[in-house]
Amino acid sequence: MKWKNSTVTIEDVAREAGVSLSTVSRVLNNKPDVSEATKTRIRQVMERIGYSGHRFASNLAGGLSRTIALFLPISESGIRQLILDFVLGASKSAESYDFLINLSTNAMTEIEIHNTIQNSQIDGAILMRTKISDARIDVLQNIGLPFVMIGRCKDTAGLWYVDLDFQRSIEIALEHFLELGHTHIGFITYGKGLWEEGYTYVRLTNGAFKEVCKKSGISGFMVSSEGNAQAIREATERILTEAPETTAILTVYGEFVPSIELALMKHGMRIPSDISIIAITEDKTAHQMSPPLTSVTFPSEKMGALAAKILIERILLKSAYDISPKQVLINPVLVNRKSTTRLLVK
Amino acid sequence: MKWKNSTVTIEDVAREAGVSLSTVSRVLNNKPDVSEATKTRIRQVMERIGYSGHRFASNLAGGLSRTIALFLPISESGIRQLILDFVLGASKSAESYDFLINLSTNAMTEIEIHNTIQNSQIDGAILMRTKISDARIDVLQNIGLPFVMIGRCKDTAGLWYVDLDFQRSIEIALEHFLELGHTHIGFITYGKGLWEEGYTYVRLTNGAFKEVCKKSGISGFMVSSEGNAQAIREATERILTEAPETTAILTVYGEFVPSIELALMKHGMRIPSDISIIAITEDKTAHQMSPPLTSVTFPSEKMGALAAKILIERILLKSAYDISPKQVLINPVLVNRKSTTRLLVK
DNA sequence: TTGTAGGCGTTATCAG
DNA sequence: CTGATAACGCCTACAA
Repeated sequence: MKWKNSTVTIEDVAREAGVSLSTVSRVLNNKPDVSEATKTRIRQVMERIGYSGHRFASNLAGGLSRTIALFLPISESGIRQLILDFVLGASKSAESYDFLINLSTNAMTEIEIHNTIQNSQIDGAILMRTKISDARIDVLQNIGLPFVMIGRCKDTAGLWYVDLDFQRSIEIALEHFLELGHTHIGFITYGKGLWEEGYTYVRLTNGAFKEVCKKSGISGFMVSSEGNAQAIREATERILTEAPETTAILTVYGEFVPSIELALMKHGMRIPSDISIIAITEDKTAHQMSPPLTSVTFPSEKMGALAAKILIERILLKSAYDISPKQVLINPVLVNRKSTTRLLVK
Repeated sequence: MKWKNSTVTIEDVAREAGVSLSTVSRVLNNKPDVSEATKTRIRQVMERIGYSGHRFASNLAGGLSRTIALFLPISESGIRQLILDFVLGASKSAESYDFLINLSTNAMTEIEIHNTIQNSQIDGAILMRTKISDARIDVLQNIGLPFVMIGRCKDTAGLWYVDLDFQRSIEIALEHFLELGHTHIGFITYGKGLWEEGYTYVRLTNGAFKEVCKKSGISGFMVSSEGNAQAIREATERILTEAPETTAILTVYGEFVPSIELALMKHGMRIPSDISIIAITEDKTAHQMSPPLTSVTFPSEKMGALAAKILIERILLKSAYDISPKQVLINPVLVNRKSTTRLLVK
């Protein structure tokens, strides 16, 4: 198949439809004051001659660039699986609005962010890996660029975000354990150490765990681990040796489980007969484990998609500055599968 | 800190430096015919008043958009870890050239690709998840957009790519096993079944495995698996039950190993005392396993970066059409760690 | 309801 | 070596 090399412009559309440029532009931007008749006629022409717009020109002339930035700081640690889920979700969603995604992975000093925005011509941004106190937020607010966070910072007043209700996640997981009779519970959380609370969810999960344990008389043992196989095994080992009465383990990522299980097997322990496990993870992942994991839902791809969706819809509603911030806290649900069981009285 | 809201344009630079727009534009684009003196003066002014360019305007006027597309078709299967490595590598590299990355994850019919390119204003593209016969390639060639593949299609004449030399990877892995005395070798490869050879690397690895086995008198047992924990365990089970003499396993991804190990432990087998393992994987991953994996290097992040690098350098060299295609085949290296050992004669 | 003119920030083509 | 000037494709007043 051979493609015409020349771009189809609104001028072509206008000529073909027998109207002026501005009229075409109006229907393009859904402005009022265009008769239904011409509107449909123009749309048909666009369809026929294959008009597909030029976002750069549009943006130059004062319109939208239909492009959002995805700020994704790289770091060695970080759960790759989860990150890709967010990215793919956001990308898919953006495409459905005919928006483009600009991936930005640099370290980003304030000035760099400013320049990026200035010369990237973006309409908004998604912040990934949001930290409790995140320098990017001030900058974005100063510039006045609409943005939504995946995750949360400390003071979210006036900010937009999509996040999982991590406190609730911990609560329902522990409630489930309690119902099954487990009172000695290990918790493998994320981080280089328990003091590493740069991420809000780490602080929230750790805090919630401690709190629920205290309130419910659970004997909890918490250990931090990075995302690699070796670290997870060591974390599990620590639970087994330092809190040998443990009968249930809660962990923040389904992907950790094979490594956890490995450490357990070394001690001759099976899931769930000897030890029960709950993971906070994507259903898909939980489902594909063996045994299938009892899990608290963490719909990461959907969350990425949602972040893009609310951002773009905000951008599209240009009368924007009195929009109240949309803060989406995903309500976690426990799905009972095969990795947990009632504690047998010995 | 407060930022000026107005954009700094080349006009500002020109006025400030006491020259015309065109002169500024010339130094911006490294054109000849500008005296060293004015060149440095202009550069200083740009630095001082914080000029950072407007890629959209530049592109409109006939310059580069300094943006490349990253075509990443989503599918349920596919090793997320690996994919993110490619993406991050490419992104990092692009940023070092002041290029932007546009993520494109839709399914992409020919027309969609064409439209995407037309209205995205990109200078080039990286193709991820390249298939043996990949519809995107024809389209891109027709349009005349420079692109480089990560992976390979069938007929690579005239095409640019970055790929691992998978045949060699298999060879050196099996050679290593042979040296250690292993002659009954299992191979866990990727795919829904052995007939699923849509990806070149699957065909290459599977083919190479068969060939080397035949030539070297290895008794090989090959089994395909998708990337999830459950599937990998089942694949391992099959090897253990259907080819119980197996003393060594070769697999294409380090991330598979915890699940493989789990299946082995169920049969009371340890790595490496009972069974040796080699994975084709990123050094980092191999290093973080327990025991650290003997691996064939698969520098995925570096490959993504390299793809972006050669693409962008090609774009920057505008006298481009007599450039001979750059085809990079990464030479795999075996790194001996702790997951392989000499076969003891019983 | 529709058309006209000016401009967005940059590059390319000409003249000087 | 340097400076005007006309595009690039689109949007937004303002005019009709």
